[in-house]
Amino acid sequence: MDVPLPHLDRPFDYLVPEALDADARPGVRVKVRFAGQLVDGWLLERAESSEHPKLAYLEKVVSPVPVLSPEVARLARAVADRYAGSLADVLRLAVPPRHARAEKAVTTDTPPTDEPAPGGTEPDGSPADGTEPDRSPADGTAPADGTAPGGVPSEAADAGARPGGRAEVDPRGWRDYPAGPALLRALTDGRPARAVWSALPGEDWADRYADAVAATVAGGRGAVVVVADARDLDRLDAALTAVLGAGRHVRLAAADGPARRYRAFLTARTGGVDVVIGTRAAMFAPVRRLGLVAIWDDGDDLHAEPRAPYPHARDVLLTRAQLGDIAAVVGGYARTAEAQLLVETGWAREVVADRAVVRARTPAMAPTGDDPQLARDPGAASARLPSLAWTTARDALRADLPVLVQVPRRGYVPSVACADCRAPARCPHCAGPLALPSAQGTPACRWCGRVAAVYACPECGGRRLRASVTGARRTAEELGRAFPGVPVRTSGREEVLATVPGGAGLVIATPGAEPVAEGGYGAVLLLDSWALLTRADLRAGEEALRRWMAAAALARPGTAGGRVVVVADGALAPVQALLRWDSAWFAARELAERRELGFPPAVRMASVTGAAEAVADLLAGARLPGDAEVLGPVPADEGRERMLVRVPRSRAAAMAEALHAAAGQRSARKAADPVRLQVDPLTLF
DNA sequence: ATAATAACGAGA
DNA sequence: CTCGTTATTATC
Repeated sequence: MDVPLPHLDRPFDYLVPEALDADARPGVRVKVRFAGQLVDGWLLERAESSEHPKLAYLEKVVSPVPVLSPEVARLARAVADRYAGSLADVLRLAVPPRHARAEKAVTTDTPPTDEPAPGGTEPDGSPADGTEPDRSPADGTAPADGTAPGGVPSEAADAGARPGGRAEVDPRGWRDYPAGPALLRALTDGRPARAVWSALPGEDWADRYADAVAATVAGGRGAVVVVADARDLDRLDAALTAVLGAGRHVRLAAADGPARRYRAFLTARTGGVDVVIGTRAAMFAPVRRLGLVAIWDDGDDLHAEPRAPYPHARDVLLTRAQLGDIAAVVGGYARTAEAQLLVETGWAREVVADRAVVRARTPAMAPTGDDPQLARDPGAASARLPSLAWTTARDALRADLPVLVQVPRRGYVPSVACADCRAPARCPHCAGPLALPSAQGTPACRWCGRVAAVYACPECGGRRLRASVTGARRTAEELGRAFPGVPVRTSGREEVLATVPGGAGLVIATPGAEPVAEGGYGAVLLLDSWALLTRADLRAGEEALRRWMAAAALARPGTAGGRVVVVADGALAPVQALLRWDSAWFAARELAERRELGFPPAVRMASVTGAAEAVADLLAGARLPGDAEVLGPVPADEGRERMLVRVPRSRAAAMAEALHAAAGQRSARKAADPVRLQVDPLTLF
């Protein structure tokens, strides 16, 4: 039933009139009379009989196309359960709005098929929690054919026979990673390998993913790959076209417009292609004989769906892999704490290069040291450029190589800091971060809202504050003056460049918008880094490292003259991880810290946001597991408040169920003020 | 939203 | 005990 009310989150039985019998197949959209009115719904299954005494008739089959495949239906239910949400909410995300013209174009011949994916498709009798991707591999789904934990075959195990007659995919692109070629073979053999891949700097990740998809297709299975934004999608699209040829895959992205999106969706659903790539809209894409799900850069917050029940693409894909004996690859230059958990629990295996290879590929990196006072070089017209950064850029430009300068987006870090010692300014009352609501405003606390009219730095006594970040445009102007005669390009919010030519030139980019340079950058400067690190966020360190690595990955190797300068204290852990190109180390550290503090992903958390009474009412009615902790309240925006519920991971399903049920009780008695439930919200404070 | 159903209390 | 009214609950 396509109503979002949590207390109606269950199937309802209807009679199928004779006239609709042929069209009324599982997976079609239907209209039914419900509580007196016509509502949309999904036909989930046909049955001979019903427990219900008096049934109404199905009113209409909206379209005979069974857009909801059994696999996706099951996935959607699992995702709804995980996120304390309703099936209807998830299906809204999973199946794009119908577009009649596109439907007519696609469904002229090929009818959809519902053959199950090879391998065990039953959830193997696991408890209700069985879809948790982070459970140990001892859940019965791990293959037993000499495969190592995590499903990636060991070098010894895969030396044996190949199934004859299969097209081999060239594994050379993956040879820098000892477990790489074995991963590709597992994909071709249809084994559910699970990998956490840490890409080398300079790696063409899109080509590697194209290899992995091709290996899967060579084994007769399909693939779904999710990336964060349109630029990454274009890159992957091109790489796949090069490897598979045109017409073997579709792209699925909300940004492509409703008609194209629905067309791509239907092409996949009807078996026209076996490979779907896209942004998070593609995470539910129906693919025949799905054999691989993959995500690139899972730390990018664009992977978090902003609509209820707020599922994260990584978790949806992992759930999908778990439910269907499907291989999974979680890749990025930087590793998230969530990916690290997969490795540490043995659910997935890491695919990383040896240290020697890492050293050979990494650009020469240097921190500018602890002094943020920005030593003024006589040649640098800009007070923002420390001298090391300036000389590094100058040398690269002299060698006729491009220089990338990464600058945090304006407004991304709205916090303020002491103008003298740069210590982040904190609220005198609650120690929350101070922020400037507008350029000329008075700083106010983001947590308690108090205005900090008079401020004295607890570190140095300074009374002046400065905004922590300058925008890309101003930086571009300043740098243009610092290097007269050098072409300056900017890539950011309004205009994102995909590539830049190889010669001398300055490229100012905000994180995520860094263009790829032909031949690689001679120098990459990471400015204002300390501002990223002092952000009042649980993920500040992880996020800073992710952004730095994404930019540094575009530099040439040190052996080819590539250099990276990060304007930060070299003793800080994220900076250390960058210098050594070791995000696995940082992720392990991060995860250990989250365990200690009791933060996700070490535990499962849910946030309950709404008017104070509504939040209290919901929590009072929730039969939470005994070991659940309730924290808060934390003030949220618009006078609402936010409570956090924390449980061990083993209680995650019980917590979600309890919260969903409590929301159901509230909606059943028509409680007016809405409460927002979020499981593992991206930001906690 | 609306109808059924249960709960409740006043008057016979 | 019955009827009328109101709160509660289910909605195929």
